[in-house]
Amino acid sequence: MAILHIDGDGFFASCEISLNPKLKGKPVVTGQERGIATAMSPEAKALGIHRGMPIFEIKKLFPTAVIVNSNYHTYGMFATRMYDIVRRFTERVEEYSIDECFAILEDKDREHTARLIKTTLGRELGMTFSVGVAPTKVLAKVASKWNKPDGFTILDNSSIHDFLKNLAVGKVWGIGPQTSHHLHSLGVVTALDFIERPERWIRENLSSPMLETWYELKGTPVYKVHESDDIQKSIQKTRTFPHTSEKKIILSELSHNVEGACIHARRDKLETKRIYYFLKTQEFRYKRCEIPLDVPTNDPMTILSLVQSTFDTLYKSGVEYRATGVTLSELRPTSLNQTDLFGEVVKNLKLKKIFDVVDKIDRKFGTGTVSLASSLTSVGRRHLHPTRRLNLPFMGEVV
DNA sequence: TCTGGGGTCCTAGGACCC
DNA sequence: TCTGGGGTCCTAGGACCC
Repeated sequence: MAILHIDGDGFFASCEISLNPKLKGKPVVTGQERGIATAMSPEAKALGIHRGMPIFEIKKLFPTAVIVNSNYHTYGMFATRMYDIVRRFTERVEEYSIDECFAILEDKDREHTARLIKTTLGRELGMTFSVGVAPTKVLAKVASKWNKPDGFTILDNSSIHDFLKNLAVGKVWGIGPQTSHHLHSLGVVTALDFIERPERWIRENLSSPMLETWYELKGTPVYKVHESDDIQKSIQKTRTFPHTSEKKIILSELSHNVEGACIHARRDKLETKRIYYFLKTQEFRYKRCEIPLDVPTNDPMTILSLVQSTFDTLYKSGVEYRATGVTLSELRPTSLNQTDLFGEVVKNLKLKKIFDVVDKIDRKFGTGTVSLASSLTSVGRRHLHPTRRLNLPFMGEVV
C-alpha cells in the first residue's frame, strides 16, 4: 500500500481564478480582509509576494496585484469537489484540510493512478495540485511539497535516503521552529541526520511525537489515514475586536462566540461536556477559564450563564482586551434518550426544540438572522443587526 | 498597520489519595 | 512537626499544523 498526499497550489487564489477566468495570468492575492496575504497565484509569487506579507505593503510595492477578500465558503465547496474526485479512484480518503487530502493507493498501478487523479483534478477544478506518493504520511507530505507547484514526487525505500539528504530537518511535517532549533544545537541539520540517529537517542533527547516522526521518515507507517468521519474533538470560536476594557462589550463578544460555537455544535449534532473560554489582553496575554459540565449541552444560554458567573475571575477593569474565544471540548453526539437527575436534561430538551427552530430560520434566511440579545453590543457591528425584537421562553430577548 | 481563526496532541506540575 | 514513596487525575500551557 502507498499513501498519496494532494495539496492544492495557492489554493485560495486558484479558486478565485477558477471562478473568474479574467484573473488568469494576473498576480492574484487573497486575504484582503485579514490584512495579510493568505494565498498567491504563481504570477504574484514571481513578483516576490509571499504568505503573510502585509496587504498595505503589497499595494505599495506591487500596484498591479489583484487583491481580493477570502471566501471560505467557496473554498470549502472546491475542497468537497476535490475529495469527491479523489474518491472516484479510491474510497480510502482522509479530508485533511481545506486544500489537502491523504488517500491510500494499492501498490500496483500506484503511479498511474496518482497521475490520473492529478490530471483529473486539474481538468475538473481548473487549477494545479502537487502530489506526493510514499510509504508513510510524513514522507508523502514532504514529497508533495518537494516540487510545488504542479509537482509529482514518488518516494520508495530506495529513494528515501537521497531525498532526505537534501531536506532541512525543519521542513519536516511536525518539526517546528522550537524542535528544529533544538535539533540544530544537537548537530542535526538535515532530515537524513535525523533518521540516522539511533532510536535511543531520539527517546532521550526529544518528546514522544518526534519518535513517531522518526519512524515515519524511515518509511515505517505510524500515522493512519483517517477514512471515517471521526468525531471532532473540539469546536472553537474566537474573534478579535477593537481593543477595549468595557466589560459589557467583552461579554457581548463572548456571547457572540458562544452562540457561533453552539450553532456549529447543533449543526453537527454534538454536545459539549467541558467548556473553556479566554480573554486576550492587548499585550497578547491569555486569561483562561475551564468549566466541566455535569450535563452535556449545546445550548448557548446554559453556557453563557456559566461564563457570566465566572467572568469576574478573569476580567480586570482597566485592562485592555483585544479578543475573546470559546472552546467546546469533550464533544459527544447529541443523545435524546439520556435519563438524568436534576431535571437539567428536561430543561435542555425544551431549549433544544427552540434552537431547532432557530437553526431552521438561520438555514432559510442566513446565519445570524436570529441571535441572542446579549450578543448585540459588539463594537462596530451594532448597525448590522436588525431591530425587531421578540421574547422566546428560555432564551431571553431575541432580535 | 505588528501578530486571524480553527484545530490536535503532549507534558509538567499541582491536588489529592493511600 | 517532619518525613517517605507511589499512584491517579486534572489543568495550564506549549508546540505544531492549516
